Amino acid sequence: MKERFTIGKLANASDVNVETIRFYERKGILEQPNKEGSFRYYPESYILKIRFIKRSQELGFTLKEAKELLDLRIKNHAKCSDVLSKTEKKINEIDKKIADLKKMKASLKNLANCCVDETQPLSECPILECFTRSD
Amino acid sequence: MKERFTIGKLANASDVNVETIRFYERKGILEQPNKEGSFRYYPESYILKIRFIKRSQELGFTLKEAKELLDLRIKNHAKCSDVLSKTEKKINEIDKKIADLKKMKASLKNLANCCVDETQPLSECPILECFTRSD
DNA sequence: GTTGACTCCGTACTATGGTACAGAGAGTAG
DNA sequence: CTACTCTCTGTACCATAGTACGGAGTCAAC
Repeated sequence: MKERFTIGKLANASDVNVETIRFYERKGILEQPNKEGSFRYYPESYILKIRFIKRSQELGFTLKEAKELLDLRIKNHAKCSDVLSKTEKKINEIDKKIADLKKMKASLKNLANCCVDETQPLSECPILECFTRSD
Repeated sequence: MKERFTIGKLANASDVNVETIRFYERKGILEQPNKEGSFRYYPESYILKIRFIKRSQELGFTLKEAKELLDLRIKNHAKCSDVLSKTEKKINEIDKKIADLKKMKASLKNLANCCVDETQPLSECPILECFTRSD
């Protein structure tokens, strides 16, 4: 038991605040660690869990979805097919997000070129067409 | 003036509801169109605008950011350097999102393999390591 | 063994992104 | 010209994702 974090240390190391961690526990997003006396003590792995959750949110997943992604890791073989179908579903969502982000990026580059090449009218830059071809 | 939408038609065509459109106008995300009498009449282009906003949100941008992306299109040459720096900033954000989504995808595939190859213990699947190498 | 920092729980408040009325006015089809 | 549908403004309400805070208990260090 080398690395043991109180909630404050964990919050600090994960770059969230204490209330956020308690909030995640209340909502069942993070499981409460064993308590010694009345205090929570966390293993180091919680830092990764919390950072995973935060980044998942930035990528457009909700807390609930972040938890689902996180949960995929701890299931046992009894639920293999379940894990497989969930991972496939998430992979498809991710592929779609990547594809759309790439389109958005291409549009932005095009837009930047409009500025560089002043012969093109900026008003015709195609950002609105960004998602219109595969939705 | 061939295609002219009332708010209800627009909502229907854009697959959001009427209140959402009014909400966007109140918040300045969408500009109010010219009114004739007391009714709003929208050009067809608003359908694309709204779908752009919705998809941007799904990709992890806020309404405010969606508006910024949308606004990049309508600036004139007087603000070229501004447009360029904003597009570059957004492109960087997008690149980061894409990179992280790819990592997440790789982790999910790895996870799926753990299930296929039953000799590997599922508990060691690497989803937590998803974002840990470049953040 | 007291002081100060940290933790506990519970409740209230905030921001964002909407949704849902209510009551009145406008448009349109028969 | 009536009836029905849609729209108007404004206000209230909702879910998600936190944040803030009060009052009490705990730990650890001097």
